[in-house]
Amino acid sequence: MVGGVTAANENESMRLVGWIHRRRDLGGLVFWDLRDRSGLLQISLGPEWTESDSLSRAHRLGSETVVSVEGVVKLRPAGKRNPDLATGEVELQAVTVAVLNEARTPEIPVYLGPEDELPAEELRLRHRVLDLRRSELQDNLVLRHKLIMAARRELDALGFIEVETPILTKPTPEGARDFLVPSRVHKGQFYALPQSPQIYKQILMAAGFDRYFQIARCFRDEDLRADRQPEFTQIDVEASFVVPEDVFGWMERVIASMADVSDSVEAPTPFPRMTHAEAMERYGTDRPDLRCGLEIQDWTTALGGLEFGLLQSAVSGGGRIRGLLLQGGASLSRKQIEAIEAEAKEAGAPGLLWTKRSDDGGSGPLSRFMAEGDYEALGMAAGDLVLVAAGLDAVTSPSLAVTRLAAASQAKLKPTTECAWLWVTDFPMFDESDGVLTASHHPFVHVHPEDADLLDTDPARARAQSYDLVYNGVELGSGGIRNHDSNAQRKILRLLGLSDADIELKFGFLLRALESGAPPHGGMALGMDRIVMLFSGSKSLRDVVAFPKTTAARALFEEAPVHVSEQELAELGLRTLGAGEQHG
RNA sequence: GGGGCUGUAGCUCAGUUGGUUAGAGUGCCGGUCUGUCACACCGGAGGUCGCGGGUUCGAGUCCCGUCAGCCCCGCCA
Repeated sequence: MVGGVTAANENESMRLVGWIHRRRDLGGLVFWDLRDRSGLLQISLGPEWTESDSLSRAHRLGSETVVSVEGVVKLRPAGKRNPDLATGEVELQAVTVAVLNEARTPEIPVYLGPEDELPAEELRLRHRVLDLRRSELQDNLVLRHKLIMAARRELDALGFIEVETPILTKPTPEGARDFLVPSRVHKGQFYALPQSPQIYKQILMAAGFDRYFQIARCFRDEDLRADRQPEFTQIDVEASFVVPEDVFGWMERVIASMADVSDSVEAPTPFPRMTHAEAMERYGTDRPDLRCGLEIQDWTTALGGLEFGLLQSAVSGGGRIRGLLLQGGASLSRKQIEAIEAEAKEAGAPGLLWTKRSDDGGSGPLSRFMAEGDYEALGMAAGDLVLVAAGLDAVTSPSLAVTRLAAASQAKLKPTTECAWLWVTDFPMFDESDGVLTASHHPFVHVHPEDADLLDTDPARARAQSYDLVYNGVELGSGGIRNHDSNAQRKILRLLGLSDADIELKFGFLLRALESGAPPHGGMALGMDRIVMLFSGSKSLRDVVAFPKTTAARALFEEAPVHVSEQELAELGLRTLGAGEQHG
């Protein structure tokens, strides 16, 4: 490997293979930077030490050509060393050069100069083979490998065994749209690609594999984002006879072992725990970014008495007055506060009220309603800023969550830590919309032990025995304790509006597995791609996946999807609709 | 499904109020060059201004449509 050659190898003869990364042709002398996965090494070619055939060949070879170079490692002349290169003390003086594969001129550069911009992402994806040669993407995929290996080692050490589950599975009636695969043998019938191995891993629990894991590929046919691909990888984990704390302990060890192979991430265990209700109250979101210490406060009592119709009507309408106190925030300009308000509005707030306190009173929209004692009631000192939202929690929580991060960013608050891990527990079982319940996580989560009765009386208020892992405000995984009792499972599916016939048709195989004597079990799944993205500091999932799809779910390098012939369709018992027929 | 941004040489970009032959850097090709490391210097080739339509005496530039990429909303149990 070229990157490992050092002064210790002086005068050693060696044969090195790699790509011509960069050339410097001085006429008499030629210098190459030879590249392989390990790094770069300068090859020097000159008439005094290089055979003439090889030297003349060297003049015409272009970058990205694959060569084999035989020569002798030499210390570079004093003053000719390159401190920016790991191998910059030495060079390989080439004796002979053989061309292993001459490359056409690359469409996009592999080498980027210090002031060069990356090519357009479309071109990077179209010419992925070249883009993947760049050290940035190589490093990301190497890190991905190390993280997966660390997780595998740790789970293996904990007694988990890896089991593969089918890629051709049964369509799921709820959740994301399935990718469907037509059956040739059974015309008119379809498999689906798994959205996750959820049901299979529960069946494995019933089968007695009491600690299971899988680096599992999952597929969801939904529109994409920078942090969402149609196929993605989960570290899927499940175990029998567990309580949530067991899962937390194991997953903390997995995360800690991954942090060990990372240069940038730390994961001191145990991670803090917080209930969903507490997260919503203090941070307005179920995935709070705890790098920021700001917390939402309830000022319904403190400000509800002000002669301010907006506040009073919010409270009488069943809402609350909540907000954020920024110590020293009075130094923010009106423009900065407006920028914060713009983000709050984007998140659904009708507006944001604010007041600054100074030595000689206050300023801002709230100040003319406030007396000296009101500032005290908010805990404000001179120089502080308060941002307030009033209304129903369903509106103010998301906007205050955004306000909190926007304010921290505008005020340039120092993060309390660089790596903020958090368990959020006890999510609601259901989301309610117009009286219709949908599973807030998935329909297999067990109800919180304290809320079992609520399933009969007020299911919308029932909490689940579920949890998310949150890192710096990003959800990295979620899981829960499952229903191992088929009647409990049936009850939840009924609450979701499924008929008994539907339940049998769609989930009968799961229920029969539960009835066979399934142990209590639970687990979780970690989003592997997001973990690599955050651990590598990448801005897009596309930079941590070898062959990603575009936002239109297209593969530009190999060009998929494609039309197929009528013959192939006929063999599957399919025909395509003509233009205009699609929605008929 | 909706909103926004972008699309000019292989690549990265500039292109004035709509005006005559569309430029730069880099890469590529040719030449000079024995210590370069973004080598330097000289010369050259290279353009369906994403595509289609419209307005205009005249469109890279204005208008409409469309395609592609990216970001966001919806969606993602």
